[in-house]
Amino acid sequence: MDDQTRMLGLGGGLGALSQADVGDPDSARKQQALGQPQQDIGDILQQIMAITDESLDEAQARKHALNCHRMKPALFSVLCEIKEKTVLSIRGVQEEDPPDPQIMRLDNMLLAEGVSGPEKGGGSAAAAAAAAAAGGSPNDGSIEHSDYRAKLAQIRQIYHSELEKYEQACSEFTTHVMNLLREQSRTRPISPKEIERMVAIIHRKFSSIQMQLKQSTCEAVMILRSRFLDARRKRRNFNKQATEVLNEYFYSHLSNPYPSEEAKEELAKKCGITVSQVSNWFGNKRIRYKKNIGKFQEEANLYAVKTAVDAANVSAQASQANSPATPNSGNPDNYTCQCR
DNA sequence: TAGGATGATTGGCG
DNA sequence: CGCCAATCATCCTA
Repeated sequence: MDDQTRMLGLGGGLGALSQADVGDPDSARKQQALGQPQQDIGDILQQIMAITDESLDEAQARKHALNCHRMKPALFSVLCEIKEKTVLSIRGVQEEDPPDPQIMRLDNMLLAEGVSGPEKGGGSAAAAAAAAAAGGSPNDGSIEHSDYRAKLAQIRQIYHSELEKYEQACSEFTTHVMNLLREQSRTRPISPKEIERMVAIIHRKFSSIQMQLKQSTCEAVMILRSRFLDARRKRRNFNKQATEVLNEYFYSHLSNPYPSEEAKEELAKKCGITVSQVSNWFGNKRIRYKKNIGKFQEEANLYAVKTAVDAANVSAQASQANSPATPNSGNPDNYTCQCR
């Protein structure tokens, strides 16, 4: 009860005000009623009810008068008593509920997709991973990647602006209600705890709206992602030069067609593809070669000649004066023996 | 347009 | 984690 009295600023002085100060047109009647508490309270209540029929100015004046009425503390304590009884029954019903698992899930999802949380240098991990795997030609991959990023950024922006709007509306509404309650606490008993509870109720309401926003944002990201992932499967054959480079390496290392990480990087650079694409290519090539060596015989011979000629050219350039190099001399992995 | 070629994905294994 | 094997999805050509 202490805080209520504090809130009211009732530090005395109510009794010091005369009816004349109040400027009440019914003062004469009330004057008669002084000393009769029951009638006084009835009077006050009547005046409270009458406030709704009055103009704003009149109502303000009446409110002030009521606040200063000498019977105010008595009425207030009665209200407090009534409230105490009713509030007790309410208490315990509204427990502090744990954080909503649904909203937590959505939060995690948005965070993982890079929609919420700190802006990562140009997009989500998902985008980066998808871009790395985005195959075909590197050009198309980058276009899809930037497309994805742009769309994700758009979603992100909308999400944040909407979230901001909600938060602003929530805080505005909360402040408004708090002010209203504080104002009302002058005439009826409202504890800070109750204000807190009211604020919590408002926040719960707003968080349910926020959940809807998060849900629809998640849906948007999922749709975008599925579209992007579908597009990822749209492959393009590597260009001729890239295939040639890969085949050259493959057939010149036929006894051990497993390029090291460095070799893969080198090949990727040469072909303008990613390292994982190089790995895919070698994986596919090894298995398909093994399955049907006969079918690849011609191709193998072709690249054998090619590498032999290249090697010959290199050695000829290196030492023109020396004896000419024999075919395949520069190639430690002579595939021809493998193919028979 | 059918069917082969080819790049990517997936699940299992060591 | 890298690789294999099977499979998918798309491209390409006759």
